Amino acid sequence: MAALRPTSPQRSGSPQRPGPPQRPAELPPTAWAVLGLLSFPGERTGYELKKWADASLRHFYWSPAISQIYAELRRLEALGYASSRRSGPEEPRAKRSYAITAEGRAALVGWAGGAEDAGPPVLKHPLLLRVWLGHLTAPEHLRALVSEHIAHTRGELKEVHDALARADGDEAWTHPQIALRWSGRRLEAEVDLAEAMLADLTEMTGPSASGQPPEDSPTDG
Amino acid sequence: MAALRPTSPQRSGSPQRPGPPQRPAELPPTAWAVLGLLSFPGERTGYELKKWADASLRHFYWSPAISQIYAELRRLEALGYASSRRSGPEEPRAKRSYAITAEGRAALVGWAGGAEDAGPPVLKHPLLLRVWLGHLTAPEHLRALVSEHIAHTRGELKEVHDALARADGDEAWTHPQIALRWSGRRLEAEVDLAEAMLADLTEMTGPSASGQPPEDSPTDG
DNA sequence: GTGTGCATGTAAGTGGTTACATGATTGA
DNA sequence: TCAATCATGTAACCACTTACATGCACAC
Repeated sequence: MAALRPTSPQRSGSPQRPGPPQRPAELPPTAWAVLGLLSFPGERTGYELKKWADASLRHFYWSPAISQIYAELRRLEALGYASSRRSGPEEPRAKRSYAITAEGRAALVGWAGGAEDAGPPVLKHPLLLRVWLGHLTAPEHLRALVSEHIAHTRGELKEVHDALARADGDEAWTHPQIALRWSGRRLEAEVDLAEAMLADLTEMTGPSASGQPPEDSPTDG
Repeated sequence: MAALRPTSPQRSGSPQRPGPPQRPAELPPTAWAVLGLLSFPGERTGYELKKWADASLRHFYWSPAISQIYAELRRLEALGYASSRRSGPEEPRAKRSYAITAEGRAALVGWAGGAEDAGPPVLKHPLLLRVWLGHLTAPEHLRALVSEHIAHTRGELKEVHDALARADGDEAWTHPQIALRWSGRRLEAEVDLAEAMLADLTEMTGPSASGQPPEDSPTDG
């Protein structure tokens, strides 16, 4: 439910040795995202990173497996892009906290400022696949699925609105806030889109069956 | 550029033996999507399937590698969900055409009518990740990336509009048409969303740098 | 004859998942 | 005392990709 900020303590990073000089490595997007999470001030554990990602990046980018986060953190540290610190005995719980290094920040800035646009958005919408294959489904069932989707999306929208209200006016976290606004508007659009599709469905396929593809003999396969 | 219909010949499927009785297998979504492609009348090759998917499913679901398509077709045939036919010598080019079987159709209908909603939509939007990480980028560069995205999306939108215009009034392919309409509206919303974000970016981060996260000492990592 | 499109595949790699295993701390 | 949360990882698996290899048909 936390939205913009991580809930971790605002400790300052550990001092670190420069690390071996490497040109900005080719990394999968997930690694950059994890490094991006670390680029905000403070150090944090893999577990915290996961929660934070689920509350923010999930709405427009990804929701990684926790095991994946740990794997990326290890890789980032091996590259010298992050440094880690074991909690001392003064802390109640044993854990490992990560912070970005100067090298990591430089590499990340290089990636973020890169000319290539990091690829087009990818959308995988199972509901639309079902609609596309609507001739296989009872029309009422299809409409019920769309309605469920609308209800679910409204729920997500409420979460984002709440997060936005909580974060309003926090000038320090401008960019996450802009991304969250986009997510809110996007979810509103998703609702509108589904409602328009529902209207199309009612209008074009009628209350009962219709819209079957032509000459699809039932014995043909 | 073909949109609703495949361009393949409308041949009727080959006769086939019932195949071993198996309960509807657990299949990855890609397999169902390929089987769904085959659920429209006519038989077609893997190559044709790939082109068709790129022209339709790509807008809301997926754009698979051609090698993946061939692999799924083999799996589907092994399951008895599809049957294939080698082209005879009368045809100019050697190829293998696939058709859905009765068993495959039954399994697909079971999947499509299933209670589970096949999972929530997944969105992976690299541009938003960049915006979220906007404190690492020069504001003008960020805005340029968003503008590029708008231009690119308008291009996609034109494709969909054209396809829609070509397909208008074709009552036989109602559901693919509804999905395509959704895609068109979605792309329009994507443009609106990006324009709103551009306004936010201009308003909240100013023409030059600002919106840095707090106390992020450059030596801290 | 040369390039483009049609057509089919194999091999290797990887990004990412689920399931599993472990244990400490916190709060009801 | 019992469940939930915090916290970290390993092992196995798999969906999917890229690169590669092959060859025919057709238009220029």
